Amino acid sequence: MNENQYNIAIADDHKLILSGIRNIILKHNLGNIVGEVNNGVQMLQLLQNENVNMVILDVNMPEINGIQVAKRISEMYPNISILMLSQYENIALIKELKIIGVKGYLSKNFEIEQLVESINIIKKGGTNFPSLSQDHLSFNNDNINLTSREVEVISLIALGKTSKEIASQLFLSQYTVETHRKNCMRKLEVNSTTNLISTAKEKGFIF
Amino acid sequence: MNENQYNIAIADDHKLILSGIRNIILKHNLGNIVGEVNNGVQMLQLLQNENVNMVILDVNMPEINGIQVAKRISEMYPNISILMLSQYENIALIKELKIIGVKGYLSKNFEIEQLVESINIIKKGGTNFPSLSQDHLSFNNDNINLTSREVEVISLIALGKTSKEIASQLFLSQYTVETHRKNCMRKLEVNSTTNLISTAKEKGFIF
DNA sequence: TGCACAATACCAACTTCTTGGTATTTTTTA
DNA sequence: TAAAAAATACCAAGAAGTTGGTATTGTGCA
Repeated sequence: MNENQYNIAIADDHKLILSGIRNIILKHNLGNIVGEVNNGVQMLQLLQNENVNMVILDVNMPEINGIQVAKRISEMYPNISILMLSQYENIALIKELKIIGVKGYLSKNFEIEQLVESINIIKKGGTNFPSLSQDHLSFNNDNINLTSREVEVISLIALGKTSKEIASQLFLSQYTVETHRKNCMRKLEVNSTTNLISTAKEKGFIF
Repeated sequence: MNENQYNIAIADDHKLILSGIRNIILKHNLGNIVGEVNNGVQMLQLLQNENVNMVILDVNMPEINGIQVAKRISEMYPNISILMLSQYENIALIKELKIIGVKGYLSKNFEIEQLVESINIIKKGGTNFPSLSQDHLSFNNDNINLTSREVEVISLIALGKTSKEIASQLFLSQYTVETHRKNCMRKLEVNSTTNLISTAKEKGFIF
């Protein structure tokens, strides 16, 4: 495939970031910009009309969030490579993106060179998740392991639901939910709902 | 003052935005870039050594938040013009920034031309708060107004502190803290601490 | 100088969370 | 298959949050 025929579309709600990415792509001759949109819905519309090889997506966009958009794109256009950008370093998020089939993930305060490198690697058919390889030691080095049920419960707590509501939603006893909550708090070494949520987010267990 | 002697320093935790702003300033010949830093602390350090006419600051930075930095800069270097950038449109925030003496405020998905215009207006000694005039109807049109004490209390709640602890820290009665908390919850139309925090963050009252 | 708003403080009933237990069943894995 | 881990469930006491009140003092603005 010719370098000049590699078509890239970008979605980000910040115009400054859009233009920044555009400049980098053009300056380094990484491909053609066939579209710049401000949200995921616009990206899905754009893909109906344009022939696109790579989509660069911001995770934190209004309306539909970037994950949902990535999922839809991956299902509808399996040949399109997806590179995600995010405000945060988040292990749970990266895991989910990998399952969806996303090809790369960069935390938003990446170096310019890292974006260039990621695009090049993905163009060659590879994947690039630089934050995982170097940061997993400094980041989540404590050996904390939450079970999937526990993560499910915390996620609902973070939405403001009470134990009773969660129990009802998951068809569990309220006691069970409280046990999960208690175990999470012990594992994360916190003693309030507020700190449970903030720490779980910090450590990347929930979004 | 000569155009080429107007010195600008930029603080933003996203390198892409830093380079975007730099490109715009250079392309439109708006001034010299005398510093690019990633957070407020670095900006305060930079100002000790550099002669700066304008500071462009992101409100949402780690460590110290942008407002505190703006306050410090305004107090220590009253001749430096401050232009704030923010992720959100927030009337309460803009009010506070105006009191501090900030010269301009742009929501982060501004048009490139708007940044150029803002910088030019501020260079001429004016102020520029474009989001107030046009957007106050479409965006945060709920007329929510939290007092500074209320914001102070919510911020401590968000750190996981209990009402009792907050009362002790602020030398207040626990009852007073609970009144503030209650009033905040009424204003933001929520009914749990969790939702109080998430909504307050969403609306830009706390970070 | 008023008036509105902010800040302070108190009470009481009720709900939810927190903590420290125990215990059984199901699922995973060595 | 046996052991370990996960998921489920229950009890009770105490702490904290929630809700709906009332009321006084301070403060900035017209």
